[in-house]
Amino acid sequence: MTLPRLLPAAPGGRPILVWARALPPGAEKQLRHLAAQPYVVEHVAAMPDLHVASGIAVGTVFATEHHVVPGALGGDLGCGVSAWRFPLTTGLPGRDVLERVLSRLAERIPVGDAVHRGRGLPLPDALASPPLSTGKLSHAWERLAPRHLGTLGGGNHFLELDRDAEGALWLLLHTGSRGVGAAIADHHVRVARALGEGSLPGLSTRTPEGAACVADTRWACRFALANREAIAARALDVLEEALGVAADAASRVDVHHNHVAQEEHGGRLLWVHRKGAVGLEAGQRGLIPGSMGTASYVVEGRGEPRAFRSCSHGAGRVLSRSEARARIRPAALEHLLRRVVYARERAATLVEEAPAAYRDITEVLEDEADLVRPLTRLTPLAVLKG
DNA sequence: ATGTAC
Repeated sequence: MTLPRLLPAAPGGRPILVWARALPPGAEKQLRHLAAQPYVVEHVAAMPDLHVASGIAVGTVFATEHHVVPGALGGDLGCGVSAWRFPLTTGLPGRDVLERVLSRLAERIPVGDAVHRGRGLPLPDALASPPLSTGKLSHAWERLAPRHLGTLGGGNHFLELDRDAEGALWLLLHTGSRGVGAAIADHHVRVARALGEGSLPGLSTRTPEGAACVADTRWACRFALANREAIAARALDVLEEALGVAADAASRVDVHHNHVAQEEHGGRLLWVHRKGAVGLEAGQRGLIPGSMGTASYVVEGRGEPRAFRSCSHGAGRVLSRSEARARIRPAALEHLLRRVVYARERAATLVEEAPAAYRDITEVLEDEADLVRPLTRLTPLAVLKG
């Protein structure tokens, strides 16, 4: 099959380009719904990890001329993935070292529901009191940000140690803007519902409400990046102590996959919305993590204009969490992860994140061969899940 | 994914 697949425009709507061999019927319906919204320009682009989510599908990219659609960004604003590579030295750590390192990481980095106790940590000056648009959001920030900065969170968030084909060790981590980002997303979805029209309401960026949504969303993305940096700082400390060598600072890659950004496309300045999708300029490095226990990839963007210079954010779910719990046996997951260090006693709940619940990452990369070029394949050695 | 409202 040649990709992208074209779904022609419905009357009054925009066409849809799909870089996915499998188009789940529910996700197709969500794409068509979005493509019929009056603020959508050019076309809607669907990435190969497309799957149904609340409102619009994960893996959807679209652009507007002067609208922001808070419901089209995902709840975890600025959520993304970071990676660091360690220099090739005396070889990879063995299982005993990995186990020690993983338990040290779990001690130093709050994971899942855990946050910093009491008032939390002092925030860096740049994040101390951003000019958010309402008193309620500022209050949420002051209360939550110090307790959440440097915490991993739950769901599909993870911290992982990987190796590449040359035998170099990598740190890979996936997390977002935690409570503050959720509060910001929630607020602007409500504002859009109250002021906007239709079932996927957008706010004009030329109104105070639209401008506030854009500005607050930027702060959520800044917090998410700072969160990844804070977690990485602690993790790199632990790793340096265990390995006797520091990560290569120039090797860092960081991408976020729930955001809106003003970018130039086809000579026009557009607001590009990405929900579970990554924007990469041609030649820019990005990360596409597979599911737990499977490979992840460092990639390079190819700048495909028809995809608004975007790619997938991961492998993409094929089973919902409840379907995965019903269908995947913990023993099957334990077998697949037999060479990976992780919390085996949690296998019964970790089936929600099992490879069988996700698309095969190699197929995802084949589907987006004209969007990204794979540079480095990473295979997991140890995983800390939220 | 998330805190909070239900």
